[in-house]
Amino acid sequence: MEVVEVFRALGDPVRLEMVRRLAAGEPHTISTVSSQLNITRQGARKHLQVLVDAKIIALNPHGRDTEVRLLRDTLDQGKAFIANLELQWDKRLVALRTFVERRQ
Amino acid sequence: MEVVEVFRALGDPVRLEMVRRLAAGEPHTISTVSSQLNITRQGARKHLQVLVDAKIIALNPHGRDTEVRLLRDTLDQGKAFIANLELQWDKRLVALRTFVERRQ
DNA sequence: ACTTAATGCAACTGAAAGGTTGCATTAAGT
DNA sequence: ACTTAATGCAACCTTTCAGTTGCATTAAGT
Repeated sequence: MEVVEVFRALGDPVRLEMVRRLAAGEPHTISTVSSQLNITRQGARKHLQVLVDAKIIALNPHGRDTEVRLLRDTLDQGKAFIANLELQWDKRLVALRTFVERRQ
Repeated sequence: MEVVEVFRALGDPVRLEMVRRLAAGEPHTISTVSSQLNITRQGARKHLQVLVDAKIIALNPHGRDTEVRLLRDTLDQGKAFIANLELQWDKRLVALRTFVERRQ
């Protein structure tokens, strides 16, 4: 799973709203997700596919309609990626501070 | 600061690599950032502007060259946003579990 | 069986994005 | 003063993207 794809998928207002609503709860199908946003079902479907490709959601067909399920792990890896960036950043600051203190 | 803009800015391989390198350390100017990636300076400059607009970095001119500085807080808010999504998701799962258990 | 609701797939359009080249400007170093 | 390095700004091109319309398919309910 490419973390850049995850961020890319979240970096659209419509898709981010989709994810928000999915996280908020209540079971969703492609139709219910689509009808809540102000776009056509086919338009929403494209957005959902982007989220599927990024592995942020999964689609499970059940007879006539297909369930939209949020994949928590992928979101978590996005979070972890940022946390790791911050960690490196912090380490660098500490190193810099040490360097400055040594020179005093 | 719009979190969707933050994700959008991070959702490009070139920009994500820029952020990675900035987090890794060493002071950077627009030139040094550009020369590390396989694009022209002007191309890189556009990417940097996207990061500036998302408030992920700030540019500080110092005489002839301009320093590229990472803004930790913005990254942190991206992380916090995901954390909040997960929190809601978890709460929903707990509620569902309680519901199921009550019916047994 | 028939109708209706949920979905898939494809083609098209306009706008935005990534990247380039070219030129002007300004600051440093000798 | 002159040269060089770092930058800004604008025009341009190509590709991607968001969104639409249209049509076909399949499953549920009556």
